[in-house]
Amino acid sequence: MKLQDTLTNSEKTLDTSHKVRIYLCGVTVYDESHIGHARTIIVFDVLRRYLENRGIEVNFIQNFTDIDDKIINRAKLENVTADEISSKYIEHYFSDFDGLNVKRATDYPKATEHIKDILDFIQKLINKDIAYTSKNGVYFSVSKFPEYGKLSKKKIDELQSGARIEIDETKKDPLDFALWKFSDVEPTWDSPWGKGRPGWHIECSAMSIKYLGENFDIHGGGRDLIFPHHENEIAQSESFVDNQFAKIWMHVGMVTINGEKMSKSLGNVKSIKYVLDNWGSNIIRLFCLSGHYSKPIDYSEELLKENLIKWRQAETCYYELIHSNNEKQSDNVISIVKKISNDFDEALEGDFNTHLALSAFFSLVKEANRLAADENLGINDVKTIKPEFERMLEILGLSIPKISQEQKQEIDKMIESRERLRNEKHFAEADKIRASLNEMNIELIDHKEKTIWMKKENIKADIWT
RNA sequence: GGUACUCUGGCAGAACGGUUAUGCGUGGGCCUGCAAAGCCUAUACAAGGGGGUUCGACUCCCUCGGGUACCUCCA
Repeated sequence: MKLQDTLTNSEKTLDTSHKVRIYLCGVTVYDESHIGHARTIIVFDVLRRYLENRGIEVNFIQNFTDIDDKIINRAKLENVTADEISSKYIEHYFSDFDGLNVKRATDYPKATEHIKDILDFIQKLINKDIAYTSKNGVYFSVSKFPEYGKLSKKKIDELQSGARIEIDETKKDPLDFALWKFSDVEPTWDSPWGKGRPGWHIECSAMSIKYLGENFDIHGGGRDLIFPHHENEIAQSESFVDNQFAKIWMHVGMVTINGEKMSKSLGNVKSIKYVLDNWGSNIIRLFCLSGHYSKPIDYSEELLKENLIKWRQAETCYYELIHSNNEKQSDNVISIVKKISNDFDEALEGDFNTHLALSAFFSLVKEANRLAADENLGINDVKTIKPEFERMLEILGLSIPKISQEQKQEIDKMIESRERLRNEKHFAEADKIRASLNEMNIELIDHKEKTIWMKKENIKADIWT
């Protein structure tokens, strides 16, 4: 598989001959997660699902940054402890992302549970004379890492002249960043240099190397993390291990809202809770995968609506597949499905082009629906199409809502009565039954020889769009 | 101001130095008791502006312009 690497600005081949090790920078847990977080995490979720589907083992680590100024400030504001804030938002994180059908990572290490590793990490940097202690904390000396700026393509002297850097006289160089911050404000931990807490970037370096070892396969996150977060991680980590930190740097583009930046000051932040509530996980996932991961995507109701229409087609396809009962068989279904399946895989192999993979998925949907429309979808074709359809659903993380056996029987009974009434030309009565099924979100599809039903996913936004 | 990314038809979005992308939308049709769903079919002077390289550029180069992100809060 080829992936765009931010560091070398070129496509790199992912080595899948062994277990693939991925580290994804997760969230700082001080507030609700939003659609931007969702996109990044869904992209990595699908990457992981795809690799696993190919039989490749994946060690997928995603951290929680649970100690940070923002958490402390929030705690102060709400008059609770930092731990209460982070625990609360970790809980919300899981409810949001379970709702989005994101598979749980192999592990979710937390900064506060790895203080020892962080301290060891810092000590080694001090020993190597790459970090130093000053009045306010322990700092990484950027001048000791000549390659600083290589990820973000920034020049050190240009950064130094940047007007927005606040001059801190206690640092040797304005670019030096904190590994450890001295503080008396709880929570704090003891360290050989003084009581305090870790700086922002150090936890990812310490935890990724601890869980994945040196030179792991993919390090990812949102584009906005390239600088300073990932730049600093590289500086720390490569000073620490004297080896390449990560093989491929994979960055996911931002989500804009109607062309504007999503920000609290603009009041246009779309929380996962909100989008999930209105659109459901399938539509959100389709939306998040509708563009190439490295490019920005724009959130708009119009685009979500487009994905809703597509999702309805996929639902129809599913119910056509499970209700097929005729013996007909079309000649070239096997070769068509094989080609579509290939297209799907090739799209993902080639820089993880989820948009192209989606078009392959929808051409499979179309193929099945076309056969069904012509009354030609036989059970032998279903044997070919359904496993592939389900494989794609699994990789994309899409799911058809389940329906109980009792409900199925009830529906079948209602359809039977309606059939009887239709045969007797009591259409008004028959239509009443159809209407009451519609109210249960059951859609009837009248084929020539039989009537089948589908359970439409209940999507709030469907009504107001 | 600097750096990176980006600019394709009403919208979304690919590939490719020379061939219809595709999807949504829109028009028409099929199916139906009527619908719905689905299917079929038609539909686009498309390439941000201007130069250049080339037999030929959406694709390569230059330039101008727009957008987004980052420049120690950020997925």
